[in-house]
Amino acid sequence: MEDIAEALRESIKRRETVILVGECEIEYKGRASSKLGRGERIVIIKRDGSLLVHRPTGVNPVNYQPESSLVNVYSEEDRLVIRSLRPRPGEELTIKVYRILGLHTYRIEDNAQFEMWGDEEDIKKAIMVNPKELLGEDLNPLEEEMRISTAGYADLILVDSSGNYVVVEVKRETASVDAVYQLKRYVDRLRREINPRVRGILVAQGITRSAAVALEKEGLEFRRINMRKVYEVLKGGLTGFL
Amino acid sequence: MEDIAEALRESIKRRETVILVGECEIEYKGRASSKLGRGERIVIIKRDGSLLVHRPTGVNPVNYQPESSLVNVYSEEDRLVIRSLRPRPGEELTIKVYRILGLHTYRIEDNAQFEMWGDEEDIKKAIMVNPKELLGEDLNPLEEEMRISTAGYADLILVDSSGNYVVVEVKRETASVDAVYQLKRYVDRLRREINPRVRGILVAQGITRSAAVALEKEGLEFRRINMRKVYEVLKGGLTGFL
DNA sequence: GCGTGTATATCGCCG
DNA sequence: CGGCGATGTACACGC
Repeated sequence: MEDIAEALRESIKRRETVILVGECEIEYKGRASSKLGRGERIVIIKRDGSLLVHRPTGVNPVNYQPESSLVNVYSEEDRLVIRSLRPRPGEELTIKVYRILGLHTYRIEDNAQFEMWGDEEDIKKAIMVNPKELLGEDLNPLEEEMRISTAGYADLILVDSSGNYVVVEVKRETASVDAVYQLKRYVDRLRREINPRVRGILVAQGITRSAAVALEKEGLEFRRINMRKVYEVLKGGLTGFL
Repeated sequence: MEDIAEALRESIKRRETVILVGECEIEYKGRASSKLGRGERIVIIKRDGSLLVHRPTGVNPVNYQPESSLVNVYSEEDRLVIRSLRPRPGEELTIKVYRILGLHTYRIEDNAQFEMWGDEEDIKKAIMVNPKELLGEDLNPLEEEMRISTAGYADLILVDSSGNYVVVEVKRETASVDAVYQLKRYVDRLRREINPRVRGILVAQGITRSAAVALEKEGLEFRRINMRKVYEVLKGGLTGFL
């Protein structure tokens, strides 16, 4: 095993991507603790120190360490030991490898940019560009991510045609009861500290039953968002400015 | 490429774990949309249909599909196409592979049980077993996960020596302002609907500055939890951790 | 299946 | 670095 340990150390030093498949036992100690008995898994060590252990099923790793962890490899009584230390918070992952089924190292390059569309940020942008189209009402955009003293941060602040402040809380998919009370917190605080004329609108693609009940009781409003309109407004908004 | 596509289809049919390293281009359409240009990545396909695409750095996959997705492989103009379809919500991931650096398939077995200690559930259990030791006060455990009409679910309900209901909200690490208002919601509702004699205690390893301010203002209490004490109280059912 | 809440969540932003 | 909120969150559990 020592020759394999040495080869692994070399690969890691050269900042290669290491893929090891084998029978192992795993222990984790840190913010929590975990133990996993013997079984066959895939271990991936990346050049930034991130480490993943994958079982034969499931999209999530059973154990892991994030980037900037320091990995150490050595042999011990006919087994290979991989130990990863994360400095802060202090966390330690130990993998004891009893049998190696495969060991692959790669020098891979990937400089492409990852582009995503359709997140909450896009919904907020579209509302601020064209409130009438997205919320069906003429509103004047005022501010984004406004700090409401100790209550948190309101997504959007606008002003309606009667001069009321309108606090908008955006959720990408289904708004839950939590979102209602988050919005209520901002509305209450603004009414008390700035101006009693404040409305609250929850914007999402859907709303749960209990959230709808709570919203009604608290005198807040809901607007269903149409992702196609978000897309069209952002596309049109770009060409409109150019 | 067609021979490789055929080999891959065979591996997937045999429910093997597939690890492919190569230069590819990725597109995702579903709840949101994403695009990733050419670059070298690791693609893992598991027997339950879960699929991962990892870049050379970072602990999280750049693209993925969870279990129960259906994967399809075919060749097209000298390139390999891997397409994964997730039925609900309807999501589609397409990987166009232009150059294969490595292709490894494994039949791995892993039946070990994963045991973890130190999550929020453990803190709650310890409090209910020995409130005096964990919270420094004689309390009588009453209920867990109690539904508070439409407000949500209170973690723990106990009764103090004066007969007051005590609502306990537990956070594993640092309690934020959100946790304070969550607790307040339960306390307010219980006072209004059941009995005005209700206290609220927030339990965590720490609390943020603004959460402490909000807590004070709302007349709620904070108790710092000691994970070592949690362990001591539960130790009967735990061996080998810590 | 929907609703609710946790996670070694991780990640990104901002002060 | 702490604090706060989003995530294609995933995942488990309850109804």
